[in-house]
Order: sequence, then structure tokens, then C-alpha cells
Amino acid sequence: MAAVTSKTNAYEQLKTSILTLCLQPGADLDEASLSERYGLSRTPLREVLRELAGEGYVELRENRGARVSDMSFTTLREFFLAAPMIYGAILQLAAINRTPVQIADLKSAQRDFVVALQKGSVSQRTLANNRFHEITGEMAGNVYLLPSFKRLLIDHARIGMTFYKPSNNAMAEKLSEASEQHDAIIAAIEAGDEKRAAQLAEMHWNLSRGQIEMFVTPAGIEGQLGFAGENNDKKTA
Amino acid sequence: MAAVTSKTNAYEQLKTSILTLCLQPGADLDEASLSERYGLSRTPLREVLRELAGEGYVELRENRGARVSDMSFTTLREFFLAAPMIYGAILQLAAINRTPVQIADLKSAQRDFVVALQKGSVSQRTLANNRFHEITGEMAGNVYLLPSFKRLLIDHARIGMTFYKPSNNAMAEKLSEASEQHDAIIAAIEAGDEKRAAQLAEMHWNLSRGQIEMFVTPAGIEGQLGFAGENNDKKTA
DNA sequence: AGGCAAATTATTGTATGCAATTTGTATACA
DNA sequence: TGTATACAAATTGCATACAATAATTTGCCT
Repeated sequence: MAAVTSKTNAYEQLKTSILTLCLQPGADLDEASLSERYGLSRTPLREVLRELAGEGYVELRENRGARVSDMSFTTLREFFLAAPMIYGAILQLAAINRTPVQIADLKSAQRDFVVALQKGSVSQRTLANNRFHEITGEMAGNVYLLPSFKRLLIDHARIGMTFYKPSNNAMAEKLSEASEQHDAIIAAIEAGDEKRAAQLAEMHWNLSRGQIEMFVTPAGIEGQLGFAGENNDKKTA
Repeated sequence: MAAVTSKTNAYEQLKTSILTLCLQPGADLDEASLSERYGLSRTPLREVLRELAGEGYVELRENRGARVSDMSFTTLREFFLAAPMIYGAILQLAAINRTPVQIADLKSAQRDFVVALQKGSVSQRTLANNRFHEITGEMAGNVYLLPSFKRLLIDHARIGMTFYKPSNNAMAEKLSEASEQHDAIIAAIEAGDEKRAAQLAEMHWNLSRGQIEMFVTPAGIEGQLGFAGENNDKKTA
């Protein structure tokens, strides 16, 4: 998948559309309309869908078309169970096997992420973050860990698109914290400090989990509806 | 992939051919001859190849056809690095999430494996063993760990086909030891003993590694060429 | 009016033919 | 003898046409 053909174009566009929730989880994918949309016939488009299915972007159902891989509360739980393990292993190996060019790539990706953080859309930020982690996966250089890691990154991006909206200051703060962790990860990898890398991996996921919890249980509205407990002295506006 | 069509047939046959080394790592896969062989046109066969590529059975090269996923000394090293981790996690989760029907399936697969051990070919033994582990993967029920685990199982089968030939008594002994470990794994899963399950996972891979080392460094021919050290009192035959 | 069944429509699956790319080979030239 | 280039063969990629399957509508009967 190197040359710039309408096929690779469709492949990349579908990927980013799924990552940015432009195509929502569970959405039906019609072969006819998609092939027309991307300017190719159904045959190559079907092959693209098969490839995307292999990576976990879409699910194929026999005689019933493809749909974007679904996400549920169950998968969210599975996600946070598997993520620290896999990512911990990936970062450890990245710290061991990294090459100079890869480190340069990673730093470049981090610069892009910082820019996206400052003046990018939620999608751009998500994609930049995704690219950063993709590179760490490449650095690890283990074909057996990579499939699961890539699968994780798909849903990491989609979870990010859902929950990491900087609607309040606390969220924005978390995001800059994530950026600082990226810097720390780069430093640990560059230093070949595998223990530190593993530690940072876990911290990074704890941050993600914290952001989701913050989103699910919003702060700052206690008592507003008059349901506050007996000991609440605070006056309601 | 449920209905028995010539497409699913090609899919399954290619899978087992690759697992049993009937199609060797790195072997070229010609679309025309394969489509003729399995009695379907090139279009659906190409889709099958894409699906197999997604699971790690084959590698696709643009404009240059598919070939069976390669294995090298490097990948062997990556394998034994990733395997204990992934399989440890899989068995832990299997012990937690197992259902009665799954346990029954696992026991059934183990019975098949024992039969294959006694009077089956190397291929049959490998496939039965593979099926056993596949079921543990299903039991774990984590979509994020599964891709890597399945990728591992492919090469586990191929490594097994290469190294686990019971050419001597020691090898045969190792195999019955593997069977006993399977029984222990079933017991741990059924009891919901996740710690024990993780422990057994590591033991199982250590056994595999030992078998390979035994194959690579054959015993019983020291001194035969007269290169024995000074302190060797043993008479050569 | 409600439910079942047959026909219609829409969508997916497969086959074939042709275009584009790669690979192998032969020939000319340094 | 080694290298480069042009041509031929083989193989992959794509589009169109047709077949098979699923979804929907329509009409009929109860």
C-alpha cells in the first residue's frame, strides 16, 4: 500500500473516517455507494474492506455487508484490561530496540501533536496522538504484539474522540499532561530505560481512564437541583 | 464464514496447509493456479488471500502476489518473547470468564489431542493442539488480545511441525508432558484459578522452548569425531 | 385490520475479459 | 565479459456483467 492510487486513497480515508468517528461504530458500509464515492469499482473496494476487517476497523457479515467495528461498555472494559499490558510491553521493547531514525520520527510526531493540541481540531489531535503511538509500536519491532496493539489504537482513538473533549479546564489540563507524558516516553526510549518506559505506559492509560471517569461523572453541579444532603451549607444559585 | 462454499473451503484448506507446513513459509502463492485448484475464480480467491493476510497467514506485496508468512531466527526470538505474556494473559482471563460449554469444548479438544498423540500424524497432532489453544483464546473473551494470540498460534503450530518430531524417546516424553499440562490447564480454568493458569502458561512455553533447544543441539554424539576435551575418559565407539 | 405469502427490489457474491505492472530473456554495445 | 536496453511472457489489478441471497413491498386471505 504505497502508491497513490484511488484504492489506497479509499483505504486511508476509510481508516481516518473510522478513527475520527466520522463513520460511527456499527455504521453500515454499502459497497455500491462507497465505490462510487471513492471512484473505483466494487471489486477493489471489497478487497479494501477485507483488509480493514483484518486490522479490526470493520466487521464483515456474510451476504450482509460490512459495518464499522462496534464498541460497547463490555469492549470498553476489555480495552482497559488489555491496554496497559500490551502497551507496557510495547514501550519496553521500544526502549530496547529503538533506532536513531525512529527516535527522530517519534519526536516529529510529538511536535505535530503539540501543534494539534494548540490549534487543531479534535480529529487532528486524535490522529496526531494516534500517529505517535503507532511509531512506538513500530519501534518495538515485534510482529506478534503488533496486531493487538494496532487493534487497541483504533479504539483508543475512538474513545479519545468521544471523551476527551476539552469542554472544561480540567480536561484541557489532562491533555497537556498527556503531552508531557509523551515527552517523558521519548526520553525513556531514547535513554533505553525500559523500566521507566513500562512505568510510563501504565501512567498513560491511567490518565486516559481518569479522563473517561471525569466525562462520565461530571463535577460541579452538586446541589444544584436541591437534592443536596443535610450537611450542605452551600447556597444554591 | 459459516456456509460450506468453495470459498470457505479454499480458506480453510489454505489455513491448514500453512499451519502444517504443507505450504512452507515464504512460499509463493499464485492466484491463477490456486483459483483453479480450489475451483473458484480469481476474484473470491483474492478476497480469501486478503482475509488470510489480515490474520497473519500470508503477506501481500503490491503487484507481486502473495506469499506464506515468513519465519526466521529473528521472528523465533520475537515469538518466545511475546508468547508467555500473551498466553499468560489469555489463560488468566479464560479462568475468569469461562463458561460450562466452553469447558466441555476444551475437554473435547484435549481428548482429540490425546488420540492424535497416540495414533495420529504430526499434522493431526499439531492441528489438535492448535484447536485446544484456540479454544482457550475464545474463553478469554478479549477482542484486543485475540489478534496477537491468533498470530502466535499460527507460528506455534509451524514451529511445532518443525521441531517436535518424536524421533527419540526424550521428544515423545516431552509430548506426553505437554498433554499433562493441558489437563492441568483445564483444571485450573475450571476451578477459576487464574494464578495457577498464568503459571501453567509460562510452564507450557518453557516446555516448547526446551523442545526446540533439544532439537537444535542433539544429544548423544559427543566425542564421536574425536574432538572431545582432554578430560574425557569415555571411550569412543 | 392483521398476518402470511409471493413477487419485487436492493445488495452481496462470483465469473470473465481486459488493462497495467512486473519479470525474464535476448540482443546490442561498451 | 559485463552492463544496459528493448521486447516478450507471465502475473496482478480493475471494471463490467451476471448469479445468488437477503430485504421490502404488495396483494391476498382469514
